[in-house]
Amino acid sequence: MVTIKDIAKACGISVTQTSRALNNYDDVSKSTKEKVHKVAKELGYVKNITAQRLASKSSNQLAIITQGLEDDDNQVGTSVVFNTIKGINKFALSVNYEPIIYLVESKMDTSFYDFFRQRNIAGAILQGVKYDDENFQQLIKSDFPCVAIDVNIEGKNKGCVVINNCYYSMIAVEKIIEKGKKNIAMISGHKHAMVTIERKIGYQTALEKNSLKFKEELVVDGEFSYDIAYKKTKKLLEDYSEIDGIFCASDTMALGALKAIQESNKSIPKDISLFGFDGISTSRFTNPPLSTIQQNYIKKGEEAARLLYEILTKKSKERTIVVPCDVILTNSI
Amino acid sequence: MVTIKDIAKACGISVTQTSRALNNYDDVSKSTKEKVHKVAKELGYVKNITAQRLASKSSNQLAIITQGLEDDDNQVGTSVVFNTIKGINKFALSVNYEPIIYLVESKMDTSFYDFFRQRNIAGAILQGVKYDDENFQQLIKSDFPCVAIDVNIEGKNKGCVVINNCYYSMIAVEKIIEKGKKNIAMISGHKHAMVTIERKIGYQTALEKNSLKFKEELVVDGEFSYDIAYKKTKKLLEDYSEIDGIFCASDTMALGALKAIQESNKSIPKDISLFGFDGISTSRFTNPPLSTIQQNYIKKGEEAARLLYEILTKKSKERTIVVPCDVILTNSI
DNA sequence: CTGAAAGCGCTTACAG
DNA sequence: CTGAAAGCGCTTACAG
Repeated sequence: MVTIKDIAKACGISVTQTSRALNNYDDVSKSTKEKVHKVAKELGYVKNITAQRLASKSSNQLAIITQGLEDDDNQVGTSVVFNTIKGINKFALSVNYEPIIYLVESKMDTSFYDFFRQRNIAGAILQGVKYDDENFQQLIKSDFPCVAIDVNIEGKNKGCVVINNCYYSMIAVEKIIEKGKKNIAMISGHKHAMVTIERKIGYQTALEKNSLKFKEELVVDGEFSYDIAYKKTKKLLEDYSEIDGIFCASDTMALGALKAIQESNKSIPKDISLFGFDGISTSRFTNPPLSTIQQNYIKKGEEAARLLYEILTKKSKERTIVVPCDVILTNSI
Repeated sequence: MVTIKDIAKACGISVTQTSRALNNYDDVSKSTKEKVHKVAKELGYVKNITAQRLASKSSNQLAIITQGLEDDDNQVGTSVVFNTIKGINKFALSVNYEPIIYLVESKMDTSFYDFFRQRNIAGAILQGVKYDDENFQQLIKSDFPCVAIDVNIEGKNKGCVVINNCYYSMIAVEKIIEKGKKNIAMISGHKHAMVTIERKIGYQTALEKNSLKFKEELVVDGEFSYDIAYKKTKKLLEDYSEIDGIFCASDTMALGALKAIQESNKSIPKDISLFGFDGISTSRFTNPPLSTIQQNYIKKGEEAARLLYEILTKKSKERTIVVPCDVILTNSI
């Protein structure tokens, strides 16, 4: 392995100057720099980043933690997490940060916090984490720089990127109401999820604004699962024949609802209007395509990375970024 | 930062023994080990993996290179690359290797080979790489341990994980023929892609086996793109009204073909049978759902990681692993 | 079972 | 603009 020492020897200069030249410091003469770069190339030098990291104690590494992958039974929602990652990746590379992606499927034996410190990771972006996870709690109680997606966190060096779930859910339900529907059910997600709570508030608000009665029994928990949403919708349609619209807290669940509706021999949108949330890629290819709230995942990823970068470089304090969504209307309502 | 030195001092022993105790070497007395672990915990010691890597010169890091992400215009195919990554991730973690995921969207300024050496990465798994990419060529000409997915590579420390494209394409086309169709077109992918060539051979073989004439004009290049496949199919249907079946070299393209067929007021499967390839998640939700060759991406990822691991640990020589697919038949044919 | 010492390949005050 | 030297936090022959 060719080291900086070999270059120094070949150039007849010190290791110190060699290091400075390779890193393009400006207190090195032009001639030295040129010589060093030339010799480095000739010798086939490849810098040892591990050594560099240890010596400089600096880190340009940024972790992406992705959890909750097992929730997506039909994997139709992978585009969601993947696009977020792509957005993070894009911004990180543009500022010369190295994104390290961790897909957490089962319990980790090391806590996030220790894991990051072991590797000298500068900051982390968290996606799909369960709010009450102790690992997550330890992290957000620390000073470790973190940006969370879709969950509000506060504290030193913390930031978040969210969407306005209440608002867009309200819009979605109002769009159904505009079609003349009066008995609108909701397939919601895990009870404890922040996102679920907010989307349910939007649903409720829309009903109230339009003088429609909110009925708790018309809201069922589909657990963000295709299969569960399918079963729950089927039951719902059997029990309450008056239902003429369904708002789902995710597209994945809307796909399950779609199947249930079709099997009940009801037609969309005549008998039942169906509205999803998220804008996963599959939603454009169903029959009919789904009306949905299209999230801009790449943008969310980019914003998360930008915010983390700003926190790390002290360009900005911790804050919350709200990314807008698009309302997609199809003949599913 | 608490270091090994602090622990040594607190325990009244040498740094050497402390290191050995922390790593559970067996030439350390039980009492020393216990003491060291206890003190480490008390002091809140977190090992510095960067230092460990530099000192030991060993690496348990395995790179996952994913290219070609920009090909998927509707992102319906993200489940493909993501599931492969999940499979790799799963196996790697099970043998205590750390998978480092690199999403390559644009040109990298460093070659793969140098990039890996800079970071002391043990081996790499390549997915979606273009065979004629010079970066890729440099890598496979080196001794660097690599496993490629969907492309055959040979050489020292090389391996690959593939599927039998010819065979399954032949099966697909024969299934269409069994339905009595006689004028079967093909939407193929990039001309130079290995996968395209093999799938086309399968198509051709099926025709010949069934005494149907192969017509070059019925094979068009959809470039693995939804939009292009849509346009090409539309044109194809206008130009050759006799077409009664279409085999697509990918599901993403089949989705485009589906749209074109529907817009031509032809019915599936009566007028035209449609068969895809890959088994992306969206294909189950179209109307009708797509007949397709379902790849097991998670399995491919796992096998790739296992093979790389075996090459790295000298448990196995370089070789090719063929992963089977499932034939999914729906009323699209 | 234990420890002193060299070393991994860099960076960075410090002094000139 | 340059260099000698200490140091980053570990590991590992080697000698006992």
